[in-house]
Amino acid sequence: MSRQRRSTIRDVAEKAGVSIATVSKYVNRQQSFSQAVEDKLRSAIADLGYSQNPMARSMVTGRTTAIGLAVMDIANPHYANVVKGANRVALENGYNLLVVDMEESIAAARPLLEALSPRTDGLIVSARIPPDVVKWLANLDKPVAFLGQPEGEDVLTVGTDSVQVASLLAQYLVRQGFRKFGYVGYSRASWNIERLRGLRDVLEPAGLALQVFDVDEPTSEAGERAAARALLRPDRPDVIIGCNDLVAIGLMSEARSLGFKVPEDVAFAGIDNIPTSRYVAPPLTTVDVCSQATGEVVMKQIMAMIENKPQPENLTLEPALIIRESTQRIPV
Amino acid sequence: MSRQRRSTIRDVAEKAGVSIATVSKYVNRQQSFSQAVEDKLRSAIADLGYSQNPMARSMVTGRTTAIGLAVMDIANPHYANVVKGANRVALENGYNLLVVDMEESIAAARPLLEALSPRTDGLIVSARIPPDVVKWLANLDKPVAFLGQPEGEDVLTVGTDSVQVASLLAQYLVRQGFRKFGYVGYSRASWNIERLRGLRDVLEPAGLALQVFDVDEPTSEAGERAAARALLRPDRPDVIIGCNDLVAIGLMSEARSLGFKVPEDVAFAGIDNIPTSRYVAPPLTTVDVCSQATGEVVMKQIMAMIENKPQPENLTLEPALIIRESTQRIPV
DNA sequence: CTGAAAGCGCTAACAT
DNA sequence: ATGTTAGCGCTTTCAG
Repeated sequence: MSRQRRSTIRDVAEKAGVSIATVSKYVNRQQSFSQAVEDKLRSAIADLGYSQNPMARSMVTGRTTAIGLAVMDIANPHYANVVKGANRVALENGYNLLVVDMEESIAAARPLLEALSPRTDGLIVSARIPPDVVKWLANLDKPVAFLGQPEGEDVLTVGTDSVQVASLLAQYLVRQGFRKFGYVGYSRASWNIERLRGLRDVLEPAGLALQVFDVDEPTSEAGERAAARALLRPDRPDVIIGCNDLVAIGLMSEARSLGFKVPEDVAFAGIDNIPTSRYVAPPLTTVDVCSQATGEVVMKQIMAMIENKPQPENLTLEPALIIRESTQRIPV
Repeated sequence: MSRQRRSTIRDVAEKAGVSIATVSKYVNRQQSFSQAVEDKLRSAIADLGYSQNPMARSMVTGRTTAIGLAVMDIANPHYANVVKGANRVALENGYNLLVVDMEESIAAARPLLEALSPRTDGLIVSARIPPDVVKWLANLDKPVAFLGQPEGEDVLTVGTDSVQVASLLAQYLVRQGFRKFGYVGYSRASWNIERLRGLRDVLEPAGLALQVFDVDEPTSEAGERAAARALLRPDRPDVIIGCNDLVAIGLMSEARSLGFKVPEDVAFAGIDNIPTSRYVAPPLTTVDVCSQATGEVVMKQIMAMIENKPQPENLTLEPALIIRESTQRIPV
């Protein structure tokens, strides 16, 4: 492996016999050139394999043409799809999307974002970070948007309304004839209270019971671990809602291992509509939270802010109920 | 939102009444200071909310303390887990991992990597990129490692041996008594021929048939679309291997929709051992390719190269057969 | 222990 | 159309 020094604008200028300013203008297509200069430049650049150093460029322009996206857990397909959406839009518009994974550790958020921020023109950040970091972000010298609503801060937010998402699901389940509800939440997430409220808004007026459980991480493994707690009890729920599909899938799987028939003995539903929710057994009823569209919309919003263009209106996306077999019980 | 200018080392120096060199040394903990200076510096930095601009720093040091990871498709849980592994190790060692998604588009690889490369001290790249880009990467002035073996280039590679992975699976399936094999490959991936060869190495000596099909993208949706082609034919295979779990899951799902009993009528197996392979119906037999460990190992390797430290030895990971119900047929 | 000054690779006035 | 020059924010000799 040849560890040759990367060639600079000065190398090109020298080889082509012009000034570095000319090279800069050529590389940035800022004007036209005499045929002679253009030819020399083209071949010098090709010979040297020169390409701009975006960092040096950024130092003077103050722009990076990169946008940062910090997610809680890239292994969660919901976030992976947000990334997909944001990435596509970014690339189409000449931006690079730089993704960092916060590993569900809110403690690590601050240093990660401090490192990411100066490398970007704008930031997209998962909502579940500490208030002081949110405040720091809000005072940053660049546009910031959040995926979900951070606690008690009035900041730019893109996504579905968590209350609405939960209500939508609860309404359907009530219609299906379920009477004893369980919710396995993730209390550390900012959206958890909202989802709970969405459920209660529907269940309390109807006089229906809601038992609440909690997992320590929003994963299928945690869902599996929580299943026994929710199921092996006299007042066992007849439907259990996972705070997201991952958790619901784990719950459902363990329920079957425990000998329960799904949905006959106990039904399950999730939230997110991750791709695999279709393929589990039985296919999981869930609410589509428009993961990819969220990424697209938040990216457009950030770009508009960077470029001082008129900004998109609708930052709240409409969730959609996805009915599958995991809740298809013949009503009693 | 206050769009105040980010404060610089000069602001801190002025406020603390010292030179910028002193601030720099303080921030980088390069020596000790008089109590007076230390106090002034601490409070000035706190007041101003100063933090270093890593780009400016990189300009002079030539180091970024960031490592780039370019994956084909972040929505593929295999890659998501590689990211997890790499990210954890990076963070533990004071590096930042910058992830970019190439969206399964090899055409976009070059510009993406050109933008990413100068922002990093080293690069980790999915193998499936064009030879000229591989060559360009190999001549870069920084360490590069590949996830898998790029076509015909002798470069640093981390991961499992695709031939071995496929052979391992085939051997087990032969032992299980399967006789007519199907493989649904993804011919655009560099590992496809190797996986095919691994299968043939086992099947041909045993005189067993292998029908080969192809998908145009390595996803569950593509697997679903391919299912009919592989199943609705007189010489239908009794076991079908998907080139990865995603494809296998799609195949299996569609097979069941088509009325086949799995594994009684036709069995399925995948490759990767993505988390959801456990939760589909029936649970999918697969080969663990150590996704997370791959990320960890490749990260350690890159760091060692950057820091000129002795490098890890084993860059080839040992795959493990994961036997689940999708192939558990009572042998004929 | 502290500071002055050079310069990383590049762009953006401002000349010519 | 092309060149000169002053920095962007920072680190790093080198002096003091």
